[in-house]
Amino acid sequence: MDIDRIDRKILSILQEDGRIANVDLAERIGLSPTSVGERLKRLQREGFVEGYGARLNPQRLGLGLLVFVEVLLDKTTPDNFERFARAVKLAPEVLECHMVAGGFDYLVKARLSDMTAYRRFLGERLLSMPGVRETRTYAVMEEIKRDAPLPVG
Amino acid sequence: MDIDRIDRKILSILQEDGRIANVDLAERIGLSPTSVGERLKRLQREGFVEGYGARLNPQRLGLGLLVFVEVLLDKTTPDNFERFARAVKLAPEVLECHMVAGGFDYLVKARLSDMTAYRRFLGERLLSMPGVRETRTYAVMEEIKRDAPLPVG
DNA sequence: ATATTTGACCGCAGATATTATGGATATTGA
DNA sequence: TCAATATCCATAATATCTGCGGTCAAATAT
Repeated sequence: MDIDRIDRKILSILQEDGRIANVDLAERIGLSPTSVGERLKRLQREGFVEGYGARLNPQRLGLGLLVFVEVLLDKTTPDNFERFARAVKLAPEVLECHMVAGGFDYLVKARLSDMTAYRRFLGERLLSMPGVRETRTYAVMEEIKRDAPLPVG
Repeated sequence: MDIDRIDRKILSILQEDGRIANVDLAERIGLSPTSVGERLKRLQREGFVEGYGARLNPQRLGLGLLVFVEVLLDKTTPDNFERFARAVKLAPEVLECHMVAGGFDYLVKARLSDMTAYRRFLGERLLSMPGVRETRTYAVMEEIKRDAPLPVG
């Protein structure tokens, strides 16, 4: 149920290189491929590993603009939150959305091709959603750190 | 050099399941494994795919608290930005950090085990960094959308 | 018109990797 | 002590990847 030093090392390596062959992983760990395979299967079964994904280059795909948008909702009707959440999940430009405690209600992270696309996104997606009262956008000028691995060590 | 419908489908599938066997990927695409393998190799060579990674469950790893921190720097000395960037890259709790245009300088995303760890992080990491003048923290109460795939379609 | 080049695709076979099985060893708790 | 459980390993069968040769069609040159 719990997780030892070896498990953490497995997770750490897999986070960096999710496609490493089990043989090579075992080599780096210092155990046999069979053992490492069994450990990994357990880690997956117990929910530590949710899946695997390719890391794509956003620039290369024409998604050069990263923005964060703070969103404030009307609190008059309580189901606004529900509806906002549902709409956000359907918007492909939105990579993340979190409900936060503090000066606003939601923080949205979105990737777009350029400012034109952003204007369209803001107008046609965000502001057109019912209950949205105010937004503040912060455009990213430089990505200092991007999608770092979770600290499992 | 450019990228057609089939390439996009490959990227889309790999984003969701980065460990899919080439045979199965080819099956879903409707081409032979060899062709798909060649395409994928090209996509990697040309920088569309940067790598692969396991998706871990933060809760399961005891990282239940997600926070966003807005950071303002002293603009008196220009190398503060350099130093801040360097320090942030070394902090394992920081998953993302972006320099933004707008009301503050940096937006930091960090995962921690709990509020105690957050207090330590804020005090010993962020505020102790030279040039940091002000921070505003927003604790995430609910993750509506987390690490959605890039819209390649 | 015809030859040639180019690019995308495919099948096959040797090399490589995964996985299921059985068994050895060590640790734990009754 | 003795059984039960964990972890690990070697082996073998099963599946997968990959390099190579070859086909085909479209574009280009002669």
